[in-house]
Amino acid sequence: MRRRSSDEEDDAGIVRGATSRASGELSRLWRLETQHQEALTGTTATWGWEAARGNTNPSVAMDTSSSFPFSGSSSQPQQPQDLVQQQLQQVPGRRTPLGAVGLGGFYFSSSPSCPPPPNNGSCPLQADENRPESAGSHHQNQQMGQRSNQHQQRSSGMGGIGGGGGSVSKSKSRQGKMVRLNINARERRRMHDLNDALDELRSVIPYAHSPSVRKLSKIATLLLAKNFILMQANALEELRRLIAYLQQTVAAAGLAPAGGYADLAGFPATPTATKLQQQAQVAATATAQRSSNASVVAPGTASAS
DNA sequence: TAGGCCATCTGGTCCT
DNA sequence: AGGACCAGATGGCCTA
Repeated sequence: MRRRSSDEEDDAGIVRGATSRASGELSRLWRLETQHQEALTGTTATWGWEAARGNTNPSVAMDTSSSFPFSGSSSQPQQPQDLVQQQLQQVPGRRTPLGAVGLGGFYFSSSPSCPPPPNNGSCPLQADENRPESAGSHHQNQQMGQRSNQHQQRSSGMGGIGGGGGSVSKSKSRQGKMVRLNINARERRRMHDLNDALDELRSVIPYAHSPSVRKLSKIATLLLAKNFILMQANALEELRRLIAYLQQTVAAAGLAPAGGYADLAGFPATPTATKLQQQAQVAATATAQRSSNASVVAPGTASAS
């Protein structure tokens, strides 16, 4: 697992600065995208962000309520977020474990030979990160020196750690302090992993990956990713609908290939697409029946409508 | 200077 | 008991 160095922290600050400079550009890009969608669909887009939180910032969300040009059916696929919410509601307390979503080894994937804690004493990285007193994780300690000293001083002032007078209580408090530092290190590593995952998410979100463009904030990344997924789902549904429509049209025209569309057999079907495909088959059968009847009654007069 | 975003610390809760 | 997760608090950095 990659760790941020203090230099990277500085870079992050630079990026933050650059991103703010380009925030207007990003907003403009998304506004243009929305206008494009509205022009195509003739509908007024609503921002997912606005709908959910009442936020008026258009730069963080893509419109997923608007549909693609080919949207003849009013039937909407079940929204993925509904499924996610259902799943979350089914799991009380702790969030879904990473293993349940195929990320079981996420936290301990830095070295395949390193078993997960508490048996990872032989792994330098893990051991060092869980030992704040260790000099192994240099940049992290440097970071601790820069930022966390203030917090530690503050926390000791708040009475979170420390206190006591005798030698026993002194060693006890020292032990408690070490425990606290270990917890802090773990939490820090957890947040770094979370940020790494967010960076990876940013890298696959279609926004301008340019040094002059503002780095997406965490909330913007999540909202954009969610809307991007919804948009992809809508696009897929439209594509399936279009394929079904084309099949129906071609079949009705009697232009279907002899073997049918075998190459599309493996195409994953949604209920809507399946229904349309069935309709297309029925229509093709009816057309073929009509054609045969017509050929009996008046050969050469049957025309595909 | 206010506001946004972030990193970190911290205590609590839940799970294994 | 230990670890993961979470939310609140706090302060730093940056921009408008």
